[in-house]
Amino acid sequence: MAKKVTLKDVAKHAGVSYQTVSKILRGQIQVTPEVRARVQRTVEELGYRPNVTARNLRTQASHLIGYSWQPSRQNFLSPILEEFEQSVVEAAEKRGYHILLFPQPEGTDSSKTYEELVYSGRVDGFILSDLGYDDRRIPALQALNIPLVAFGRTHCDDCTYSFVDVDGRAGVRLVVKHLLNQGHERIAVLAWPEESRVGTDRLSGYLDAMNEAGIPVDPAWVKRGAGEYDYGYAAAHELLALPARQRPTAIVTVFDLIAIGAMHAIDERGLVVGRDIAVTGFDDMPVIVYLRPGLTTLRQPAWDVGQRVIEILVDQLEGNTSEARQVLLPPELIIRESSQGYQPS
Amino acid sequence: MAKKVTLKDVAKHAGVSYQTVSKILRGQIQVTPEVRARVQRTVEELGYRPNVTARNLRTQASHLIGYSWQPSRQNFLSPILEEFEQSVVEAAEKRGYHILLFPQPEGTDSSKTYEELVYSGRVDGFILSDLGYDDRRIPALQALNIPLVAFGRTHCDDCTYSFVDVDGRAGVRLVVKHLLNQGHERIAVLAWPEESRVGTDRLSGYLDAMNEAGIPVDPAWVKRGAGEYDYGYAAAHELLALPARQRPTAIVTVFDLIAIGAMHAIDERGLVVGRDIAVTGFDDMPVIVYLRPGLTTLRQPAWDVGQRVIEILVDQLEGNTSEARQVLLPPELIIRESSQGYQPS
DNA sequence: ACGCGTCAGGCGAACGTTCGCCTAACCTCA
DNA sequence: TGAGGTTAGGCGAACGTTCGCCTGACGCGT
Repeated sequence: MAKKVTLKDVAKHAGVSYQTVSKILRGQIQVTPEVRARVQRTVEELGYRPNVTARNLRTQASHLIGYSWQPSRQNFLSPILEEFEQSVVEAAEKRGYHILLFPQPEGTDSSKTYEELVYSGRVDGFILSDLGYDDRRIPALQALNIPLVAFGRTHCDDCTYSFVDVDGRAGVRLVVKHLLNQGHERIAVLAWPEESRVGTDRLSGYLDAMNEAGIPVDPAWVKRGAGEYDYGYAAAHELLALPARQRPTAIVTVFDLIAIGAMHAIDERGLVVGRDIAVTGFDDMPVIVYLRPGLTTLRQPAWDVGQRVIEILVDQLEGNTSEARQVLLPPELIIRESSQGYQPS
Repeated sequence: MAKKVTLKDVAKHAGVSYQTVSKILRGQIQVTPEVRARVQRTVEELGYRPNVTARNLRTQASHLIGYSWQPSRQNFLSPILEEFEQSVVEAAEKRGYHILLFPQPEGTDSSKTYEELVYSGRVDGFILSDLGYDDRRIPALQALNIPLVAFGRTHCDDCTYSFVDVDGRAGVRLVVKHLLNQGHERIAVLAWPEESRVGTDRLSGYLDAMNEAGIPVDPAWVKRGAGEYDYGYAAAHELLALPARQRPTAIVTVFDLIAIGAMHAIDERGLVVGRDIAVTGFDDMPVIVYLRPGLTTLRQPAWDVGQRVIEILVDQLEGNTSEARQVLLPPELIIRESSQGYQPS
């Protein structure tokens, strides 16, 4: 906090003009080795650090990226966002950017605030996560011509903005094939309502796999409902109440918490998860490691997503490219006990 | 992103000098109502937004606060940090600040980076969390005279820096009293090694409560070890292997994950958590809601901590006060099934 | 009618950079 | 030897604010 050392101080000590110091430090100019060495030494001695605010003012860029996410609806439990956040920060730092937190509480329409943050020069661009089915932030920001990259996508056939998303369809297809390999045939799925882009996407992976295997899907096996734990719990009870021949031997869910609800329901019926009925989740929430039995699930490549998001956004900011880029990353199948040891009875 | 509107633009349209516009907008000057109205109208029409970079340069402050935390050692599972983070962001926003993410990966000694961030004018001050037993960041930052407030504290008898912490001792004391009320007498505790300030603090709450109740503590009941789930699992097995008269009927732990490990161990021995042996945790990690049986634990007032941290830091930054302030907040006892229904046999 | 206080608003400077243009010296080659 | 190119480094300006001082006009009391 001692008084700051500026370019002028360095210049005075080194006997050159301060603009020259600036250029030397950024390698924008050729000077004699002696001068360069003298300047560099002076910089070290005085402990000079460029003032980023002044630089930003001059270059009209803040080198700051706003990260907007929805504070998790209930009790602060966001599956994979923490890993994503860290990845983003790390990647941004490598490219000379920092991340500014900018939560977007559920109801509020703060496109006003976005505009303000960009116009006022606070941030250069935005990262959005937790996209809604038809997120209004996207068109709002696009209209203002504000650079953005999303983690996830809205419901759009050909989106005109950049995003990185996880291929839920491919993921669920993978896990269903895994269940088929274990000998399951009556496989149910617990998905989200049709308004949920994510849920619909994942559900179609289930349908793909069943189709490919040539197994007709009993409509009773396909459930759609809103919620997480409670929904899974209730829906599983319904499935288990089906007549024996119709009752599924495996339940695929589109989210780990739904799976946990289902597991508890199965448990209550005196059945053993894994042996009697397989259950699978989605997300590989950190905590499910501590579940018994372990839950087979699909791990989101949150780290990779973060890296790609920054790559795309920074490229865009620095003008290397401007057209929208879309990336789909495959999740990884993690097999645990909940989908193993099936004994057909 | 259209070309930015500046003070000068507004001034030109309103027919006053740009400095006057600045002063009017900040209420630093008295003008005739007409002029004020004219200026305000022009601001709206043109959509003027003050450029924060320029303001920051002039005022020598960034209005940015760096938030430094340790990326969670394993698989991205940080109990309460998300709530804290949100609270901090919200509180900061209210006071005109934003939060810059600045993770501090485990091994790295980045006090160099801290210095740089402050010297370069990137941030005005720091929030630190995840303090180590004898965190070197504290003295380093203090030596540089960089404003900081910590969430948690290091091992210091009278710390000279500001912090907000949760009173683990009072919390554990509370939960032990609760167990005593349930009729338990042989109560064990799973704590962390002596190097852990947090662990030691919480352990002393246990000792307090036992002392107050006049119950002699069998040394076999007090375990200290490093780790989380695995440690709890192993330590619980050891406790359960004690001779019947000595074997505890309740296990207090200093962390939810330790408790989960212990619950699994109890389960494996064919005992029922709650009825046969009580177990308690600490933190109220969001996910334990989905545990069966529910885990009695102590909820950290992470939200309040965040609010206080910002309050203290901003006061400090704005010079209202400079001496170190220390705040200790009590955790809240959350009673669930794991500590109820005890049947003395 | 004159001096003085008050008030509205102007003006220059500064914050610490970066950028582009300029210049003087030196080098090169015919 | 002199024209033209190259090179090291200087210099003024600008980015968009905020701050402190200044000024001119008006009102008021004597």
